[in-house]
Amino acid sequence: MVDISEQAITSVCTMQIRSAKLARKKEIIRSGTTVEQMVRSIADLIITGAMHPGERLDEISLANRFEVSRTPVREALSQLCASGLVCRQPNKSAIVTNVTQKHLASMFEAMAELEAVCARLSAERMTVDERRMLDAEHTASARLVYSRCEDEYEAHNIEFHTRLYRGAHSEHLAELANQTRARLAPFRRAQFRIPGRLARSYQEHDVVVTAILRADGPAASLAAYTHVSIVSTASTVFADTGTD
Amino acid sequence: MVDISEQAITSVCTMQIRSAKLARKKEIIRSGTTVEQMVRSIADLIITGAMHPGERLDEISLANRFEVSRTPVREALSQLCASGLVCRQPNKSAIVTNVTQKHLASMFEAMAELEAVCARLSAERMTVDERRMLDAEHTASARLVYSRCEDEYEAHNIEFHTRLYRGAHSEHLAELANQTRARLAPFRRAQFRIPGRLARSYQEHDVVVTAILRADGPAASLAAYTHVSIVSTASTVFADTGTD
DNA sequence: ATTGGACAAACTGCATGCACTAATCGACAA
DNA sequence: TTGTCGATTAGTGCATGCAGTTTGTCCAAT
Repeated sequence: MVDISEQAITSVCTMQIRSAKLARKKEIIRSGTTVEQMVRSIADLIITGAMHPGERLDEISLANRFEVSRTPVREALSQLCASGLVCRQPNKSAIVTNVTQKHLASMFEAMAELEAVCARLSAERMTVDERRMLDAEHTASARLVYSRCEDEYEAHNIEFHTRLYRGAHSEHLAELANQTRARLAPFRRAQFRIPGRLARSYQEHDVVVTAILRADGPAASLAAYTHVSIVSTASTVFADTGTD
Repeated sequence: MVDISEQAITSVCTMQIRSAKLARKKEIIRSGTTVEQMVRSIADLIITGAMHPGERLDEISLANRFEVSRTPVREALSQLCASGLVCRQPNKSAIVTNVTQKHLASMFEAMAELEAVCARLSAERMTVDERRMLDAEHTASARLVYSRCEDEYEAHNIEFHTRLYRGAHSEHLAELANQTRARLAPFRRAQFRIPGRLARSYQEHDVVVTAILRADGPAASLAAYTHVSIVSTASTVFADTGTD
């Protein structure tokens, strides 16, 4: 089963890259895109579970699969290594990083702490405009809950959290939060498919927003921490059944 | 003036790489070291101020300077980009990242928040052994203060903070802390040369340790936050005069 | 049967070359 | 004089080739 899906996904990715190459070869190459696409494709292979932790990512095979040379493959692997999805050792093949349940838990914990800090600082520091925008976005997303638009809500969700990070007015903190968030993405992907999760997510957001609008730092902090913790348990359930 | 120092440093780095290459060419190549050395060398160029923010890092010049081909240079730049020291855009030269005073402040703030979280969790979670080791190390470092051993104390200081990160028993949190710490290293380098800083650092550590041994999370958190904040102001003073 | 070593195949690390992009400079026109 | 439009040069992105290393396999010796 794994092999089949792997091949299927591989061919899909190859097609994407290939068509992109053909289409843009004489148009808007805007190069660098090749590597970027490869990063996404390989990341998807890992995220979707087509490649298992510990599996070798040898450069030649990947180069053949994606119909590019080894150079961009190497660069892509470098970036994936930096982002933590794969591991590299000198003179050895890159391998898909093992994410133990324990490590996953620690990532969610770090995420919760980061969001808590961001929420607190947001409550203290957001400008009037930022508060208004946060509130507006949040209110606007209510209808997505009732119409069960998981994908749209997901987009809104990202926007919401990004506003939280920016609102702390601490560039580096936002960077750490975004980075951790990206690294958790694979394990959080399907959380909104849990029945009722959408509505509860909205309610949790509501508590955070209310606290921030009141400039109540501690309350915002606690609400954000709780929110992420719930996402954590909701997601690890999926991680268990989905990837293992 | 810039050009002179740049050339001087360049030749030094080139020599390092060159001699390394010659020495290891037939011995213990342990490859991957080439790129790693380049990363350090270029990072040093940036950290020491030999290259100014916004300055171009063109691959060919670097390849010539270090007497290697462009391939490892590109990989080194990739890694430096991932670590945040340089920025890259498609089809443009990599440039030294601008670290504004504001961004620097945000990094220190993030560091303070991270350490605060780690200290709190350490107070709550450290095993008996970890507490004992932390205390022992801290107590042992007292004599370094009186004998004014800045370098040794610096080494101890790193060990102390690393124990704090590990003590939180959250792998990813420790990773974030270490990463941020590494990124701040250039700006914190000379803090212990401020008269009396050593003794005060020890006292601040003492407050943290005491709180952790008492399993008093909030106190540990506050103490760690305060400690980093003080380091921040002590260091930015140097950043102002040293790098600008 | 098991273990040790040697050989072979596969793969990584780096160098070099080519195609395409971007930027700078000069020329021409307004 | 200035603004705009080519052309040339410098530099990036990717492909390919070679050297060195690792790993897997096979044979021999214990």
